[in-house]
Amino acid sequence: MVDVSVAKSRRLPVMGDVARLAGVSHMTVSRVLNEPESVRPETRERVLLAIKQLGYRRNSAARSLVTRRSQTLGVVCFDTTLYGPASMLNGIVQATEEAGYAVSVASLRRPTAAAATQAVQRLVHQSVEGLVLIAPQAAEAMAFVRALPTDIPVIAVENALPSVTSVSVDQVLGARMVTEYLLSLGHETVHHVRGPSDWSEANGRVDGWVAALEESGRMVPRELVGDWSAKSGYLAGQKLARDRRATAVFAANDSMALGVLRALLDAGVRVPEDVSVVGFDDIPEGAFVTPPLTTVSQPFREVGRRSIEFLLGEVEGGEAGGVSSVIPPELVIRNSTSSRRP
Amino acid sequence: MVDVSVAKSRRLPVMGDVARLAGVSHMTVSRVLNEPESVRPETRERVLLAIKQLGYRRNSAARSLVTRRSQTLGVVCFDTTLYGPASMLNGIVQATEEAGYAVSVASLRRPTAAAATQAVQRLVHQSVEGLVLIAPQAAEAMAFVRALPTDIPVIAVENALPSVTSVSVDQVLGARMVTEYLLSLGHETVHHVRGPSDWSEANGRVDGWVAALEESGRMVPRELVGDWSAKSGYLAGQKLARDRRATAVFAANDSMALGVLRALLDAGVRVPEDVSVVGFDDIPEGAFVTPPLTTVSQPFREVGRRSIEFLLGEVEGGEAGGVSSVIPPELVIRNSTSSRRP
DNA sequence: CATGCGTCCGGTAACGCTAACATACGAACT
DNA sequence: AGTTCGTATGTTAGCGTTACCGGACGCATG
Repeated sequence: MVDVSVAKSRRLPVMGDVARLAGVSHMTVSRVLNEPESVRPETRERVLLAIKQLGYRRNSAARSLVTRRSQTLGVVCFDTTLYGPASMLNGIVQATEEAGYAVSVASLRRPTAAAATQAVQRLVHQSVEGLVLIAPQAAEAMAFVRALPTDIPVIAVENALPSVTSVSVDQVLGARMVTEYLLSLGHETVHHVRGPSDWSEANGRVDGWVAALEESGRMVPRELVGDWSAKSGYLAGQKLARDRRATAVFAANDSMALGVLRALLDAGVRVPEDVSVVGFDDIPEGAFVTPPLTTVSQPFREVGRRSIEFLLGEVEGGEAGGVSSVIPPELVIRNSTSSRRP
Repeated sequence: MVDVSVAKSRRLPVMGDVARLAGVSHMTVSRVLNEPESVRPETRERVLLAIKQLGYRRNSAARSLVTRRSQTLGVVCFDTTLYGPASMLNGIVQATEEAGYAVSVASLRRPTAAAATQAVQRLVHQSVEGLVLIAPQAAEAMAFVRALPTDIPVIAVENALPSVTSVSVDQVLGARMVTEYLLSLGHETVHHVRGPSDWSEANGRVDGWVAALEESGRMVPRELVGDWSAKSGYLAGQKLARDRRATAVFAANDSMALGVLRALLDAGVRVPEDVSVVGFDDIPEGAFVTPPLTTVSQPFREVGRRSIEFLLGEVEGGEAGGVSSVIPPELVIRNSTSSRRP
């Protein structure tokens, strides 16, 4: 007689146990799991029932050992408490799950080459099938490229690396839209508080701002440099408050814009009556500060979706990448901006 | 003669290849990797050299198949664009990496029982060795408990589940500190804009607030309900602005506090001169809004560190959990609060 | 009635690694 | 000198799954 008892043994059930209970071979169990249509409905039901009875679950290690696939993607990210990166990570994770892959995350404590290399190595060791880099710093980008394994597909988000497929929001366009909008309100020129020069997003926003000003033949003021933090924005705002000719300020992200706002208000400058201020990112709080912040909204979810689509294309199709995809952002006009009064 | 050539074959090198090149058996290679001190230094060097030459990497699937360990922890989280959860996730990921484990993330799109169950299943399928639940909603908590596999250790962050080890910030204490501080400034009582009732953090903050008021024998005003968003804070703020007796407001997070702030200012109420406002979380922007926000700072990194410590204790030691650890937060006083003027 | 073919299922051999036991060898003991 | 022991390495047998091939059976065809 076949032993059908749900053994008290601590051992987890394996395919063989299911097979015995269902009165088939373990191969049939495997087939039920992998290509159900290839087994007779009646048999299939018996197997499915046995699986349920035993609480059987396929051993993923054994499976990936023989298939040579881990069904896992790796994500490398830096500071995920910033709104932008957090949203991006979220978008990536959700898109990956939808595609039926697991996602393994490696977080960099500090943006150094050593940390980046180590993170990539760690993920490769976990035999991820593809790598997503949420790496906005150009310096890091270089480090990544050096550490990159040539044999697994990589996609860069928000940072175009040489010869790496990338998906990003059009920072240049976003900055143009802001600048052109401010000019259209009658401002002579637009001042800019930029992000750190090793972040490609910061550079893209500078480029768009400069381009828009030059195309309109405006003076390009000296840019102020921040580090994305509200504090650095505050410092920049203090300088701007002293400059009577600064009537429009474009800060490279919302946090800095809030800092600028506060510095101006502290200095007795009214926003938007005296000076218009625009941010970038569209953080949720932006609509509820005083005054509500005009900003640029980025389609993070779409970026995540498209990244994973491309990456899995390479993983599954084997086609080499190199394509870059750029998604347009959207200008969100609120009350921190107004027409220049003569 | 032994074949030592770095074969052109697409096949990745395996232990046997390294062994052949180093002139040892594959077991010696395994030992060099797992217990280096047990092999003679001279032999070890030869093996290490061969590994480097071939670019060999151990196959993690094969390894975990035989060791029955995946060296992976699973994290279930909900909305990681909120500052609190994002910080928590970050703390968890970093602590996990430091412990030499990989971290697999499952994100819930919506906080439903079905989504929660599915996420846990997915992670269990990936054979994670332990589970971290960043699940602040009580409703979800219940769903989790039902879906929980009994055979792998689980730790809950920021939410005490029955019979599950948990680590959290002392929300009750934080709320007490805020309330007592406001009372000490001379306010008759403190109004509260609470978070959603299915979030345990929201309830903890309500409890602390009520306790502090009752101990001082103060009237407990009817609480207003928000959903963590600045918008809901704004709505609450509009109501509070109409209530002349409301001189101190404690919002359950910073985003709502910003909303309250803005509603009050829009209604011509001065902060902090007429009304004091306090938030919770200490978002980075809090120091740079107008006026800078008094709030409560939570030690997210410490929570992450301690969670992983506990979880790995269970994973590796096999000891059952059930212990709960509570970490005190810190009151950060800025300028959105001032003494009640008679 | 033999043959061919399609459908369904089983047997066996990997996949790359580690656990457990086996062996060789020199040093240290009686 | 023979025995014992410890150290360094090798041999073998799985871990649980899927790939691959082959066999049994039913049905249609010559």
